[in-house]
Amino acid sequence: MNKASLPFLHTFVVAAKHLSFTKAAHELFLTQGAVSQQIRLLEQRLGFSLFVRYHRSLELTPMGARLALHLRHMFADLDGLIEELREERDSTIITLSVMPSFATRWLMPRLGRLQERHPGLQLRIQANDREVNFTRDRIDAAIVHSHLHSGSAYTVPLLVDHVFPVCSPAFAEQNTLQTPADLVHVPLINDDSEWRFFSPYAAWEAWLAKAQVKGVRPSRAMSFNRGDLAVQAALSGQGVALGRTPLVMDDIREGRLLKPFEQVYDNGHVYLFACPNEYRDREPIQQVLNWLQDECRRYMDEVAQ
Amino acid sequence: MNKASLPFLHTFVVAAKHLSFTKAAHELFLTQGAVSQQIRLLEQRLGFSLFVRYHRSLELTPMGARLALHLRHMFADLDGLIEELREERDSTIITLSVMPSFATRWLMPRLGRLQERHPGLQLRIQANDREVNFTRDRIDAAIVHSHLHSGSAYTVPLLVDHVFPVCSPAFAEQNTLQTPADLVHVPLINDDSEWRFFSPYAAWEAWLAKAQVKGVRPSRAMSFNRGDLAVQAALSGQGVALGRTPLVMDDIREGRLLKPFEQVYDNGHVYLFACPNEYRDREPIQQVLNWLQDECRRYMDEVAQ
DNA sequence: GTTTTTGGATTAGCTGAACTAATGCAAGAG
DNA sequence: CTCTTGCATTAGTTCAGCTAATCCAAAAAC
Repeated sequence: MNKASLPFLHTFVVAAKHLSFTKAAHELFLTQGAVSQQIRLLEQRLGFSLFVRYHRSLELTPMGARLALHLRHMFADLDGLIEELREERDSTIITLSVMPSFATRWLMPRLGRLQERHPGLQLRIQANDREVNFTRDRIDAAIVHSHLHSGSAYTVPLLVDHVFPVCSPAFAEQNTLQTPADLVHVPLINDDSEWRFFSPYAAWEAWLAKAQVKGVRPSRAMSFNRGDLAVQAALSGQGVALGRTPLVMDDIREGRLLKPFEQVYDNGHVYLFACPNEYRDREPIQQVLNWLQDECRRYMDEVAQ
Repeated sequence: MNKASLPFLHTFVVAAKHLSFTKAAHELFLTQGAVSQQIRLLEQRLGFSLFVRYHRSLELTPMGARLALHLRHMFADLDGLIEELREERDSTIITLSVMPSFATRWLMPRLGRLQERHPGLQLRIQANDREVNFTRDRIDAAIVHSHLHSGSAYTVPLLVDHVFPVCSPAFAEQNTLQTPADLVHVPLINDDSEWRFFSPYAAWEAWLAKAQVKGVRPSRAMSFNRGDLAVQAALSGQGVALGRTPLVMDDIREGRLLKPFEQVYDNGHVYLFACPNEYRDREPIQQVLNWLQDECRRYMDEVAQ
């Protein structure tokens, strides 16, 4: 169908509602003749008639009735979507997508200072491991690991991420942990959130390889599907976990966790802030980003010290 | 949203597909400037932007992407429906809705002569007891009982319908059936297709009342939910059924059924031919109607004789 | 580093699609 | 029988949306 006749379809819906061209014309601020002409042209273009004309009354043909019904829903849905999109534009709530472990162990403890700085800002944290997709999901911004698959977006690097074993002080006292080779004797705690199916123990395997430790079979480790749970297990003295800096730094500084070895490896992961290019200049987005950058700077200082 | 911008939405879908105004313009046989203007106006009217403009490339905003997806489906559905309606118009197949019992016992035996008269005519019989609704169902015409609830339609009376007991000759021999009062002693066969829930034995009750017979409890009858099954049961000697003229006349003439009593009551039912006003003049509809009227005339003669 | 190409933005001016206004017609109400 | 009502039709008008031409700036080509 010729898309030029689309407005006629709207006229048709109104005329079908009233079963009167005169009333439809009134509703649409047109003359009766205009409506009559539009319907005639529309019928011509569609190739079938929509109304049966009588003396001074109209009746829908079966085809006309079916089309009218379809169009009524179509227009309602369209109006609904547009309304929704407009509300979204006006919304002051920023939805930030974050990995769950990063959310609980790094973001949460720091959120207080964001509220202090911008009391009016409404931030909604959406913690999940799904691939970020700004088109599909109603997300305004995200913190992601390393790369973003979804099209082009505005990204800002926030942190780099180091990996090393951690355990509780109590656990360290009860077990000999002088060199990485001692890991043979102790329970390992694994986080398989990243390579769950392909190679669940990849994290430990990579670290042990870099530390040139042989003979440790990480597959005997207990395994969690979220990084924060693995840290939690280490905190409660269950064994040795592989910690990522941002997830364990606070606990190390407070003495609840310790690093038994010196070996620390950069695993190439970067935490990025990301948002659709278009949202880049929205004020609340800027506020969140600036705050995140300040927190990262503060955090880097703490790590360095 | 202003319905005047509807054609712009189509332009938008094409532009979103190509992520290029120039290519969209080419597809739509417009100039690049026209597309650019349409999108600008559309964004203005919607109140949010659809594309992020770069150097010489475009990107959809999250809102634009969602709108484009919705519109793509919307247009596809609309085109689909219109195509379907066009095919319907071109169709030479006439779908006739009939009550199942009338279809099997009256219409079927006579259809042969319709094919003889109009070998090219394609008739599809839709036998069901649903209320006829030309708008909702893909029906071109119908044979209905007495009245039509669905809006205005073109109707032509075909037959009137009389009601009286019938049984097989064998059954009549084995049972005394001189007056209606003798019905006390024999199995009754009931057809509850019309008043199933409210009053399943209404047909017998009404007939017995008109015949002024007392003391017969029709509720002991065996009951069928279709009129033709009740007749079938009578044919095979199961008992006495209440026959409607068009359903049993052929069998009576052939001697397979007989009327034990003289009492015949008009129950006010009329069989109507009905079709949407608009279809009234379509040639195949006319052919079917004319044939039906001829058959009815022939049938009336047979009944009278 | 300069030139060319490419693709979107913008503008003035044109044009025809769709509107109005006026009239005709025929059915049904009064 | 007359009046009212509501759709059809037509001639004439108007403005929404088009073209065409120009501008601009990034990126590709040289």
